[in-house]
Amino acid sequence: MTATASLPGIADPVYSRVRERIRQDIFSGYFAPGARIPTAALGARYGVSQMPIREALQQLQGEGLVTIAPNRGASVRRVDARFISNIYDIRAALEAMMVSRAVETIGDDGMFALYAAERRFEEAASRGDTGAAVAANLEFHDAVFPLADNPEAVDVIARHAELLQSLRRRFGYGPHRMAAIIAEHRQLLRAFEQRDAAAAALVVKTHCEHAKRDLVVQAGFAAPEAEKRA
Amino acid sequence: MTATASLPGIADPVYSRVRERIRQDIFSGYFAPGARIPTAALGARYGVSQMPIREALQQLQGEGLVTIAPNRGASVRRVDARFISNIYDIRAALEAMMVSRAVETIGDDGMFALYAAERRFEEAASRGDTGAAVAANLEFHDAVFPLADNPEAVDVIARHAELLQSLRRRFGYGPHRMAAIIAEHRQLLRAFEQRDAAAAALVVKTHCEHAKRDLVVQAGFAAPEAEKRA
DNA sequence: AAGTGGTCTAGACCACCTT
DNA sequence: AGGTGGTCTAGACCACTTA
Repeated sequence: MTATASLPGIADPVYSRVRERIRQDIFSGYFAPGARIPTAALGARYGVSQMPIREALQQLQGEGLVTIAPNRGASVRRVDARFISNIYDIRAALEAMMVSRAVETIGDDGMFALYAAERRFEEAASRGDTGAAVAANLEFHDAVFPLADNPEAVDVIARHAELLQSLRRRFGYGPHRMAAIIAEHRQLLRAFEQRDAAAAALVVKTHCEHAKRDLVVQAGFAAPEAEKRA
Repeated sequence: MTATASLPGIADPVYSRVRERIRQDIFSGYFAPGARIPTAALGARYGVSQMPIREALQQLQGEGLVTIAPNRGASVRRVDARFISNIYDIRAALEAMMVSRAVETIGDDGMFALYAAERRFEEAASRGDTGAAVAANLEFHDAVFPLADNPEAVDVIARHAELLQSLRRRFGYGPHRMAAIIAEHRQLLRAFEQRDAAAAALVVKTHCEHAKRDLVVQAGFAAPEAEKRA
């Protein structure tokens, strides 16, 4: 028996570690959206050959994080208001579907996890700790989605949400968004308590719609004129 | 200017052509679901080195067609009843979302394309030509989805639908399915005529639900006991 | 007309499975 | 222990873009 731990990630193939490294470099802003990702430079930066880097990039293309053009290589996926809108529309549709299922299958332990995540989110929000709030928000969602028993849908959301999360980390939430999120989460909790699948689905859809608008504004793709348009 | 045609696919890189070749070999049944895909054998079969094959496989993994395990290589994605169900649930959610949009944006030309595709589908169905029916069915969907102006959602559906299409080609439709599809399509056309987004969304959801059940039965994952269960 | 950078090949390395 | 097959490296090739 070897001494290598069973922990994943430390003994993974090079292309796998490189993939995570590139992902990190994209999220940290080292590679900005739209920027080329030259394999030779990455080979020097990471200390490996070009082929595992190419493989990592192919995988990241599958996740939608980068785009690859024949004979022109990889670039970080460009994000604009339309892309953000489309991704949030996908999330709204899938999360509504999953929440409807989760309402019917959730048990006491699931409800407990939901309450705990929500409490952590509200604490982070009251401290103004955006990083902790984003984390707790993810935790909240991660407590709901597995209950729908549709890992493929969870995967689709996770892949597309990555770019949005990096934007969220960079730009944060709008001034009134935190309070709105708390209110919307509590609405969702109430729908769960009452086992009201339709209400939960509706809450999630409006939740995503509001999150979309807030992120578009925060990322600077649109003026906040919609706040008081009447 | 070169003499190379602007047609894509003929002058693409090797990994791109290999990717389509593998896709073909999966759909044709040369690689059955769950089967290993050895790179060395493919190198001999396609006459290329192993690396472009690896890249093609990484891309196909991104599409969900194959799975890659570290140090164990690629295998064709295994499909079971639960996977089929999950994919159809994703399709139902996304297609309902997109159809709701399409109802609001469709014009006369779009309606014309819809009628034409439906007519071709019904002709193929009356001839009992399953292959032409599958093609016309795709055509019908392709006439609707672009109207939603959400290429990311179209992409998600297309990627996941590929495996289902191959199953459909292999196993065909159930005895009463053709007539039901025609009825459901006509319901959808009526919803489009009346610009009723909610009705269209509902039709699409039940359409996907029925298609799911039929495919699960046709693929041999479940007995057709649900036909008369009351 | 070089130069840049993506793409491909051949072979060596190494992890895992079989005898 | 040996074999099978996935993984990685170094270098050559070639498409596209600079001047």
